[in-house]
Amino acid sequence: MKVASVLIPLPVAEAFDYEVPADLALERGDQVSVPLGPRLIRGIVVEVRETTGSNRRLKPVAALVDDPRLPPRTVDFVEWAARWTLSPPGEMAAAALKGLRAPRPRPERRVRRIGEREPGRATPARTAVLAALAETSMTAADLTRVAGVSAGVIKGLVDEGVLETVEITAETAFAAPDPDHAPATLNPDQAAAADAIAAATARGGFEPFLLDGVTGSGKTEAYLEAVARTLRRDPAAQVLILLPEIALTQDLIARITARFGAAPAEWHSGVTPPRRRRVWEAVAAGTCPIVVGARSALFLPFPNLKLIIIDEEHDGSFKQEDGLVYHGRDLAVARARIEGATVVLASATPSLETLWNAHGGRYGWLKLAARHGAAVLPDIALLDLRQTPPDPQTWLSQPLREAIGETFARGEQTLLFLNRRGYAPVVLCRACGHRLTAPDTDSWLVEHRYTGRLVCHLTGFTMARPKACPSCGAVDSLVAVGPGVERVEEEVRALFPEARTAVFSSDTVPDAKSARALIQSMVAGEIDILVATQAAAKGHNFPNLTLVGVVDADLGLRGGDLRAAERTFQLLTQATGRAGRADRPGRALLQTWTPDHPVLQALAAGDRDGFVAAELAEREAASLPPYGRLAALILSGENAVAVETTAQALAQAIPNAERLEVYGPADAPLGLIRGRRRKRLLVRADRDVDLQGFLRAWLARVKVPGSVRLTVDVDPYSFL
DNA sequence: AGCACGCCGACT
DNA sequence: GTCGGCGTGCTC
Repeated sequence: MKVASVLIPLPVAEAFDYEVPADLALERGDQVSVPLGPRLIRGIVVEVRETTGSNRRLKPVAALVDDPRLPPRTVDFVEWAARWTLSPPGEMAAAALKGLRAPRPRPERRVRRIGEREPGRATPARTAVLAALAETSMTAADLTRVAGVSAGVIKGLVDEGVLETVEITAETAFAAPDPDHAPATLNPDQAAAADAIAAATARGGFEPFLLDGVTGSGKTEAYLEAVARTLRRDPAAQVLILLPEIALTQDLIARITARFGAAPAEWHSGVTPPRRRRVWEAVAAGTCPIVVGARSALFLPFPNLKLIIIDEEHDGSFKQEDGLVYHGRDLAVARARIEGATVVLASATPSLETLWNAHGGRYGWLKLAARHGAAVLPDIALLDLRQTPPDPQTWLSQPLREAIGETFARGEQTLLFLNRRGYAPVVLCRACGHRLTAPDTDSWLVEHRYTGRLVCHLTGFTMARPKACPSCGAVDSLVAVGPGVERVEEEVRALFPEARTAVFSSDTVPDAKSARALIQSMVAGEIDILVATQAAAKGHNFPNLTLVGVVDADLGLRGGDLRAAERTFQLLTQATGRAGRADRPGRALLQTWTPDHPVLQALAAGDRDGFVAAELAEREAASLPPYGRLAALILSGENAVAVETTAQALAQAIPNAERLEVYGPADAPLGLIRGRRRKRLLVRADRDVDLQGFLRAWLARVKVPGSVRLTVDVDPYSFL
């Protein structure tokens, strides 16, 4: 008798075994329907073997599902990713089946002409029908609309034998990209990068690259040329381009369509289920050469993946933290290794890990210099707020105000950068000192003046601004503390009443369409001073922008987060990179209370290498990533006692291990969210320690009650 | 994830 | 005396 191990889309630790009926030939990757308790669910076969002992009675596989088999390497990847992230393998497998939610599209009944046959009598209605069907076929319903005739006319022609009805399944193939459709002219750096990448895809085998070039150096053209060469050599090759955010996909799809004369497939959470099914099936069939997608596209069933490109590889959005916890960039590199594919990590501000890999020779390093005529980096100067503090209740120092005034007087644009949404980040009571928070949550309520409400950015809770303090009842005692973008804009309007101002944040610009509209009006010169969060820091070039003011350059450096300095450096580099162009160099002014901070010194000197060397030295001294590895365990639950007890039980059960330490348990930085108490433990290990093995052994010793949720975050990015 | 089993309050 | 609340546990 044969037994199949099947991954079930449930949070269970292992595959379930089923008997294989004698008439069913199963293989790894097959999709099957299996009984689970009283119901049937879909699973993926990972192993078929001849049974040895007969220890327990197995239920039989119910049926082979009529959907394509997952390619073996896709299954390898799913299993590897589950082991790496300590996730239930079946849930990882479910991520690979996300495209199959919608039912298979039903074949359409269409009418078309039979040869050149003419109707016996040619009425105007009949002529219109035949004209509409000259080149194509369509459904009877469409035809009545297009030809403007009644259904009876069509039926008459079918009965007469002039038209016929056929069943057609919607086309699953995507238009083939033409590598020679509209090639870009590359500079020598770009050509060298494209050569190196295309040579790697031609050789085959796993090969990683860092594509390192400032904004405007033409990274996209370079990697699209590598895609073109790869497809020209091997038309069956498949390419995956990952982006950190859905908002960036439309622009890239437009560029790919222009370059290749055919639109790529698009994959992210915003794509409708029927469309997803179509993409999934085309990818599995190998008829879809280019996919542009968000991190979930990593789980598509590519049979012939030759090249993965991770654009904006430093972007924190690649880290998924709800449900499955994984880093899209790291898993993409792993998928490339499993597929034997080339992988390109592209960024103007690469992550420290990636730079470390490039420095160490583990990644090929492709450097692009700024193109002739492209923006030159602006002069960056630090404004020491200890010397020129802003007036009370204002946030722009005198030198920054003057710079804005001069820029405005010249008819040029200013971007004021502050990575804080809303009007004020904290509302407190002057009478009792109480800080307003969302109910059962430790996160402060943020005042939003545009909407007149207080908002919790963590839970989404909103309320009208109360008249009286909810804690002590004092009336009219609540004050807004600190600046958000709305408040800075208010200050700017008071200073420059004749200037046209706007705010760019996820509140004023909730979707891609309104973002494009605001960017358009900025480019068209309809805005003089734009106050923006990080939503505007990347990806856009404003030719008439010559001044970038960073309102609080210290913001990201507080809080002792491992990656605070790195993120601040990246964000400020991107933000200051918005200013200037060749004939009109811009400048960037960074307001800071700590001008001696190494990050700000490196920024002011334009010295990325210096910053990276200093930051890597600090990480090495502390054996932190990339020199060591981290994992976080987060316990949460409504029952605070149960959470505490479980945390203690975990602490008691730590296995002995060398070159590895466990910190905690401690209250998580946000110890209470929506009434759930949160505790965390942090593991640090040397690089060559089997961190996952340690975690597995540890967790096997502790029973976590159902009321407590345990999240394991291997290689954590956020420390909340 | 479903779905059952299992002990303590308001109803015919 | 029963119907039912959702806490706990299992599903090959």
